[in-house]
Amino acid sequence: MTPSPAETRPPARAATIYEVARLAGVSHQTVSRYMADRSKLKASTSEKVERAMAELNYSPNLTARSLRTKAAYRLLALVPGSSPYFPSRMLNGAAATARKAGYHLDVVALEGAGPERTERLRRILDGGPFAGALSFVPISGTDLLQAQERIPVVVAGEYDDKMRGQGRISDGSAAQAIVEHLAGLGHRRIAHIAGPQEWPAARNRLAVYRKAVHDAGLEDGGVAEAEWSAASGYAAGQILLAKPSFTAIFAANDHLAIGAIRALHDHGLRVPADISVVGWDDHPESAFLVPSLTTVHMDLEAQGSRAMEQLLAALNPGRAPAPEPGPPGMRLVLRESSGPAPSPGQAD
Amino acid sequence: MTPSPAETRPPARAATIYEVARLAGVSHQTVSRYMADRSKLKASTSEKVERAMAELNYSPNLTARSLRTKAAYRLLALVPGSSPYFPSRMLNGAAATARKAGYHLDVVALEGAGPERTERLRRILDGGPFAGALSFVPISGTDLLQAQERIPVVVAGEYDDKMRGQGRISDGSAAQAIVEHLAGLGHRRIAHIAGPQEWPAARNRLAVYRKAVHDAGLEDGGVAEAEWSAASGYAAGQILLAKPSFTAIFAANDHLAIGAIRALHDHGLRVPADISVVGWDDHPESAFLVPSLTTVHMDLEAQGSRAMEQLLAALNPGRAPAPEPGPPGMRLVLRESSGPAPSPGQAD
DNA sequence: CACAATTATGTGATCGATAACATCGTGCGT
DNA sequence: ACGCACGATGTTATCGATCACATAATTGTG
Repeated sequence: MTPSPAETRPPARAATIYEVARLAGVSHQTVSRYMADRSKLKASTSEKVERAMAELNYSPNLTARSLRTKAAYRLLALVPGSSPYFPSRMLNGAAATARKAGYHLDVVALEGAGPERTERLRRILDGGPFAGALSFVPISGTDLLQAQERIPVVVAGEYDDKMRGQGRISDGSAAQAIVEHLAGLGHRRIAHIAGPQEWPAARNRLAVYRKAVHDAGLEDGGVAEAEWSAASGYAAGQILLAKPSFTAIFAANDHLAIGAIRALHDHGLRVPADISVVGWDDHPESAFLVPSLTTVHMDLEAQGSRAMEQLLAALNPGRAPAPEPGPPGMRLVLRESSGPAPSPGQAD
Repeated sequence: MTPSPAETRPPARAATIYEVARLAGVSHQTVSRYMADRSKLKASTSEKVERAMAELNYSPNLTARSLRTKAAYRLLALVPGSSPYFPSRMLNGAAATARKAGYHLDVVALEGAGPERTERLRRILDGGPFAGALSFVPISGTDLLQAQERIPVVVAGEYDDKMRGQGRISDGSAAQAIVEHLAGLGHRRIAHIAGPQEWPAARNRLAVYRKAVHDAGLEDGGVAEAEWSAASGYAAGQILLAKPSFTAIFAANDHLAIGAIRALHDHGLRVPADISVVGWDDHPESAFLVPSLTTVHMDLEAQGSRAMEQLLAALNPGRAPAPEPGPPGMRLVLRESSGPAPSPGQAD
């Protein structure tokens, strides 16, 4: 992909509110009022303004408005800089909700670690003004406090400190469904490849897995922690296979599951005949792998939208969050990679 | 991922240049000069200003600056709204280059088609001011012209109109390497699953594939066009398999290749024993599939950075583009999915 | 020492849109 | 007929940082 030289024609100078006012034969304040609430204008005045704006292809200078009103029209979404891909649909959901509330959503990657990360975050915020920020990446406590001195920040996926009465621990509940599904297939030991524990999603999946295993009276299948990648899933699979006492693996996301399947393959193990594998995320291509992957489907757009609703609620304490859109937006999708536990003779 | 309620402490009011000036005991213009070029200040004055700024944790209000200078400090990157993943690494490359040039890069998804897409683009641009835009998605001619009436726009991946002397048709050349690799393995008919042809990347890969097949004197293996997804690759694989006259498939990206491998599997065909498959993009998980995928590795960060250099060159006609960072950033990575063509008896 | 040039700093205006305050016209009630 | 209230519109000030012009201080030269 070699980009083309742009046509370097100088852009047209944007029309100002004074030019619209002159053309319409009204004051600039009337034009401003038209934009704010046209019902407050006489119909004839309103038409004159509308025509002048159309003729000049006028759009308001939002920085000027922002400066005067001290209200920012942009929201910030922070995404991981280090992972190769981030699900667009989650961002699309967040962006659509932001747009409905009248905001523009700007997506910026937050990279680095330690002081470098702190500085990077500061510089991102300097590029404001932002009305608020929605972070899809973990933010350390001190970074979060510093950011919140400037603007409201919501870290998607974090729970409030009380952890109680949260009927909506939706993120973990599907891990229970996984454990129950595998137990129903006869699996007594289920290993877990967990994501990096600074991520709430990884922590919550691990916590619910542990509880579900305990509640179902299953034996310890082992846990290995990994980064969010197939390579890391492969390495974790190798670690787990050093003690192959499990007949199923629950991987914290689909990429981890891909890596685990590869590790099993390299050990001459068949999926799911010898060991079942379950992922999370239901990437579009997961249905087409060989074997196709049993996984947790998330309505990513709804998740993104819900996260944005929380930020909007924080921006406007009087604003009622939009009603929950229905079911939790997660379901276990059964495919080829999970099947009955092998009989004891076959496991050896 | 249920987001947490934000701590709703009201953000501190940002310090203004007048407050810094008063604290430092100088005029506001001296503070401005300090920021513009501190060498023009006496050392003692410079120190006073620096101390006051640090004490007040001052950062300039960029919208006020932008309004006065009429120079935008933000660049826009347009990414696809419809594809499942957000191309983080390419954007990281672009963002780092933008940052070095003193710009903030805001990433926005461009969705929709036809008039809806045009309107969406207009609204995105209304959220400016942007100094320029770098698009990683196709933009129709009229949309592009309209955007360029406002700001310089570079569409990554498009070639200039002359298409000549472009020694750097780097995007297509790897398709030649693929065809040569497969021909070297004895494949006489190589099918191609092409991406959507409004994308320059898809067009270019198809064009170079055709030329390379012709130059190598190979027979027609068939072409099927698809969207950028595994599902679409699966469907295209089915179409190609209605006339199974090929022994290899070159898929325009890795997701297409995954779908194709699945289609072959469902037809009882083995990869690569019966049919070889080659992808493009080298997603990190591609090395861990079963079979691991032969694919084209692209240095996505370098590609993004190069695209941004082109936009910066368009913004500043006197600016020399940064030197090319070395090799083209693409190479064919051989893995398990490609192998020798089956002997004629085995192909049936 | 005086004058001119240069360096350093200060005062006021400006950018585009909205907030704040002012003015005009009309309709209604007494 | 007159006064008051309300709707509609206009004039002026403001937001924060830089531009433009003005003033003060210092340095160099004859």
